[in-house]
Amino acid sequence: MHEAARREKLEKIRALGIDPWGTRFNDHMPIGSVRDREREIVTESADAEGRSEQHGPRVRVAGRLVLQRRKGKLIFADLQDWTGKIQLFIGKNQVGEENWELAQLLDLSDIVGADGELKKTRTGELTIFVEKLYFLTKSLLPPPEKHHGLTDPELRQRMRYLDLVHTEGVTERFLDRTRIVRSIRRTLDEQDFAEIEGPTLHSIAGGAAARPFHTHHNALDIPLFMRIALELHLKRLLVGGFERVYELGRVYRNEGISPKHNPEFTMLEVYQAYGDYESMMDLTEKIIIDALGACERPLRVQWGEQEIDFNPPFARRSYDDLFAEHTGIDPQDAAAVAALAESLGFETAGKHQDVIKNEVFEEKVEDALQGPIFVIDYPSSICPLTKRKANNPAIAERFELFVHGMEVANAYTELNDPDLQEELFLTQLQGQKEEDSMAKMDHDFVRALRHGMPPAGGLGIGIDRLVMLLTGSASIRDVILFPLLRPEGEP
RNA sequence: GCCCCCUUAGCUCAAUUGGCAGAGCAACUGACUCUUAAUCAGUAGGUUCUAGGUUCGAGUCCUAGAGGGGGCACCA
Repeated sequence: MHEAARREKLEKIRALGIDPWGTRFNDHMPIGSVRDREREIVTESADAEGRSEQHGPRVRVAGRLVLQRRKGKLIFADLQDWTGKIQLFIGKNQVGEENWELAQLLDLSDIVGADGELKKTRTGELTIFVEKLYFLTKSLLPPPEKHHGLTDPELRQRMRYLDLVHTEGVTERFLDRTRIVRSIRRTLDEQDFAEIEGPTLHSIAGGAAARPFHTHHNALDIPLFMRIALELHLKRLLVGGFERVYELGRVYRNEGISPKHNPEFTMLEVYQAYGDYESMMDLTEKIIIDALGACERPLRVQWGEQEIDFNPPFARRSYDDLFAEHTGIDPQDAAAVAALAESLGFETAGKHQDVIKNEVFEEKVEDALQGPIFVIDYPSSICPLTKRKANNPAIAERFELFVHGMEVANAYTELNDPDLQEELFLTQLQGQKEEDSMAKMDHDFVRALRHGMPPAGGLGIGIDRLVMLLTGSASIRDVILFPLLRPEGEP
């Protein structure tokens, strides 16, 4: 029935000869910029009656009506665009009959444009004193409650459009995401990395340990997988002579949903020929620091109760040192590690000792890493795509960046020995199903390595998690505009 | 997939031990030319998530289901 009243007004707007769905509207200024022009308002000296006269710049704005205070022959309305809000003053005697008639048909959430003079009211509120109103779009449904807004998390995610309009800070948070992504591209582009677009439909879903989404191509009648990582195609490009290359794009993993996981998310992967994991650590720091700068945030970020200090260089600690420190057990003592794993309730039978060790690491160490901290030098048997240390093949040249217990980046010196790579693809990690292993045989990838891939460093960053950290968001759903939800039932 | 919690008007929320389903905002009618969540007077607004069950009587208790949140599991 709310809609019926709005539809009646829509017809009355038509009757005035105005299209209720609006037209092109030129030359309006962002409301944020209009607010910056406050200082152009000049107050003339007081007249004989002791009243002073204001003159301000003439401005044109457009946006959504989010609040209305009608007071007889006066209307105060708050107009909002994506840069902010400003008050409109519409006075019957000031705007004339036609504008006033139109103003009687305005509902909350309608989209309008206005020309007027920027001045201040008696109470000092920066206000556009409207001279001409433009009706741009009717809203047929009522907005959420004006004070509380939308608070139901389900409604906020399902109707993100309303969340953006009515929840404080949401638009700004997503604009920060845009700024972060733009900054990452700029940082890489400035260092002559080439952005490419790899395939998202893979016949072998490799490059990570994750369950893929299955799909099918009709004309070829073949099964396909949505990609779970960007890695293997980017490394093919290293073979092809792309010396600095990256992709920033969506990957899909058929796994559970949590405050840190969405089934589709955005990954950055960067590969640099003739680099190694040390060069990737420097690059990771620069990407993060530049991104914070792009959002005009300090290097110390508030995250919940805690503060994260992104001042470089980030701490760098070896996997084994951290393991010993947080468990009190010698990481080389396989029996003691296995005993600890058993006591934590992990199945150890038939598993490689490094797999067992890593389960303990994930349980006892990762959550405790407030960071930012680079964990370096992983056991090589859990790193099938990583180059081993020259003087110690049991250790892989890999790091993961942890912040607030969350893995944000993962990088390594890339394995480019085709024979070792093929062997690692063939010898599945003990105790792991093929589906769960990173080592999925990809003959074409091995063939590419045989043609010669230069030594290289490679880096992956989970963009959604990075945005969470940089914007102080507790859930990944706060930084993904349209997170996966079950379909809405028939109303 | 498992466990716990939530679902009442468009929105935000009440409803005692099982006893007439309510308020604020939004809407509608009216008053008001400097308001600030404007104010004041009045009107209207309900499949209490769905389907069963217990009961003289269910928003409330029981069973099943749906959607959401949190946790666990899964998970570079």
